[in-house]
Amino acid sequence: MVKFSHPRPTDSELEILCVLWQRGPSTVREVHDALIKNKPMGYTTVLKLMQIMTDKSLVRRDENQRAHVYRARVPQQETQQQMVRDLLRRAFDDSAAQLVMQALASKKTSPQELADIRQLLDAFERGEQ
Amino acid sequence: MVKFSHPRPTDSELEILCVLWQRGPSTVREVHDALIKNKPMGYTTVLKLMQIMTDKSLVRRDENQRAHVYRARVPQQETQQQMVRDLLRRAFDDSAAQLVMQALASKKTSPQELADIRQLLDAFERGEQ
DNA sequence: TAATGTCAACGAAGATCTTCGTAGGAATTC
DNA sequence: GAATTCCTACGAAGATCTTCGTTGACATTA
Repeated sequence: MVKFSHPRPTDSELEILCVLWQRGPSTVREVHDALIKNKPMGYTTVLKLMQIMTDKSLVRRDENQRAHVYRARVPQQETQQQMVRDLLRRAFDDSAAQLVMQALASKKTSPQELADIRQLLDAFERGEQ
Repeated sequence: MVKFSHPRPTDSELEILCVLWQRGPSTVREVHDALIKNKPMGYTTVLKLMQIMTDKSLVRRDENQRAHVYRARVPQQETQQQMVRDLLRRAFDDSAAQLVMQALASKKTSPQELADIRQLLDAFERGEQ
């Protein structure tokens, strides 16, 4: 079964997508190797998840090699945007300012990062939307 | 069973918390009335969820009245911060700047809101750094 | 070529989340 | 006071998510 709209990825799916975004097209083995650096999980667990993600069209599978090669089918930015939009709607009543405030408060934000954000605002106000 | 650390609230739990934050202490009936304005759901569904949330210590229940009165046990800001922190870690490699960028890009942000965010940055750089 | 290792497929179990029906008790209404 | 309404408690079903064992095919190695 194939879905055409993407609900937000689950925690596990997102972890796998992150690996694919970072590494580029990868086999299950490679994704598994990357994931177990953070937390232990079985090979077939990752395999099964990636098979499910194929059904959901979150990834695309190239079956030309014996070890199938998977690649993310949704760009990282698009997924990030979707997740932020979702969080804005569900928890912040769509107030970006509120979200930014909590983002700044939620962790030590470096001066460098603050400067980056300022630049973003500048660019955004100039109309680069 | 009572948990002492709060994993992020589920979608349904968050909807209920939002009502409690907005209305203050409320009965199941009141929460249900508020929720069905957005989507249809049975009364006992809300009741059950709020009972579970009591077990999880997400809400506190006052049983003095026949219709028990529930109140949020976690402040809104704290929950928002937790959710942002969670999103930062899971999807943004802890980069607040990246998150802000996607927040701005993910929806039409009003000039007013941009100004608000600027003020936040000012306050943040002056004060709590 | 026999043994070993690697792979995808599949099924199923367990966890969590969501939903609601039913039961039984208390309050209100007729 | 009988009928109705409103409440909580409880159980259970269905959906989704996570996890892993087993199987059989294919490849590599001894």
